[in-house]
Amino acid sequence: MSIVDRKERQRAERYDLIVAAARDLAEAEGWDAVTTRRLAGLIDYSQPVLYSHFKGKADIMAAVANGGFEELATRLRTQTAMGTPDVLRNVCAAYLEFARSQPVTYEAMFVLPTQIKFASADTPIALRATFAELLAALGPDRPSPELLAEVLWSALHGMVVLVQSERIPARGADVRLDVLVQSFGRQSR
Amino acid sequence: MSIVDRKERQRAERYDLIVAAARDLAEAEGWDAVTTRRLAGLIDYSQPVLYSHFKGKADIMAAVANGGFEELATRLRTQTAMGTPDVLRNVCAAYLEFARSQPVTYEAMFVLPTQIKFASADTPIALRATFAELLAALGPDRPSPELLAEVLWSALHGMVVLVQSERIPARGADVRLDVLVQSFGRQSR
DNA sequence: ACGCTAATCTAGCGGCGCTAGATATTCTGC
DNA sequence: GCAGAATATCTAGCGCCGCTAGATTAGCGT
Repeated sequence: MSIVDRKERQRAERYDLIVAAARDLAEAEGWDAVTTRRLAGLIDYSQPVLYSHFKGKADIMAAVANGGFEELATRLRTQTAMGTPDVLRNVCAAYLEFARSQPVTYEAMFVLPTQIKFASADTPIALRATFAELLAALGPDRPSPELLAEVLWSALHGMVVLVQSERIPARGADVRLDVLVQSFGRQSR
Repeated sequence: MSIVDRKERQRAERYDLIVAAARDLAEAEGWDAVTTRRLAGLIDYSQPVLYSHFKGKADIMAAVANGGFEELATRLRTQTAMGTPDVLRNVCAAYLEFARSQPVTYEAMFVLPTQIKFASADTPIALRATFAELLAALGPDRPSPELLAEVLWSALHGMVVLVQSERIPARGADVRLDVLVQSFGRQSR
């Protein structure tokens, strides 16, 4: 079976190569610059090879997004695991930092049209985990915790995209984070 | 001068016709369906005519967005003008309702790449007005009011786009609004 | 009525996502 | 070792996109 194994391994490597090339090119020049022709050129294969791995360009972007879900969940978990009193602030900061450091991956995850199901039966585990971290960061004994987490997520997401699209100035991002955390923190101060 | 006048008037009418056709087609089938060829067909002119009015497709979308800024500002102003005690909630509700009723106009305004300057010297008046209404709805004597308004806007925007892209369920929108208003309202309750 | 300008159209460029059919490569059985 | 089958890959092309140059038409002033 070792020949078949090797083939499968090589295929998997090429799969990863494509996803990495797509992510890197997107981070460098934006998703519009990621065309199937350029991508094929980067991996030294012809266009149709891409379609033996992926259903289409959207599928490649979804693969990049999935990698992002993993990393984001990990980053957030690191913060909640620390268990410091200002978990909420740290988790929010980690979310914003992820978006800042990998804007186009973030875009693939949360902005561009996607067929990835959210809050559904076949939602990627990492994506569920991300939401769970937000939920946890808000602390126990909250009224309608899911909805609260959704609103928190909305605020974080809004800040990310409005700053990225230069509709809100980048300046003041840290103060906005303070404001947000104050608003969503327990009001028993 | 009346001949020139008539020509200018007809040109202006055709301009409006194009913008309306673009908006209607987008509302019906999404922005991807708005191609210069289809648009030209809808107004019974050939493609190049579009380019005598607009620099390109992005410019047409910007025109649709500008119309949206006017309407949104008007809608929000109506709420603040009423001066009821729960202005904040009403303004937020009006914002969400605008986005719900004209999703693709909203998309052109706040999601798609734009060359419209926000918070700049040549920001459209209606856009400034919109932000001013949010600011006013939060009430006086707030610490860092601009930043607070930016965070509120972020939360509203996040809710809009995450629901529209089906990343957050449409269900519970009203409760989320309650949560948001509670969080951003004066905590002197 | 006619020449000229301005308005409009026809036709086409390069690039896009994607795919059918041809070609090259690798494996299998003798 | 080698023919033929199966698989992997490529070449070439389809229909679409945004956009534009150059030909053509229409309508004005004289």
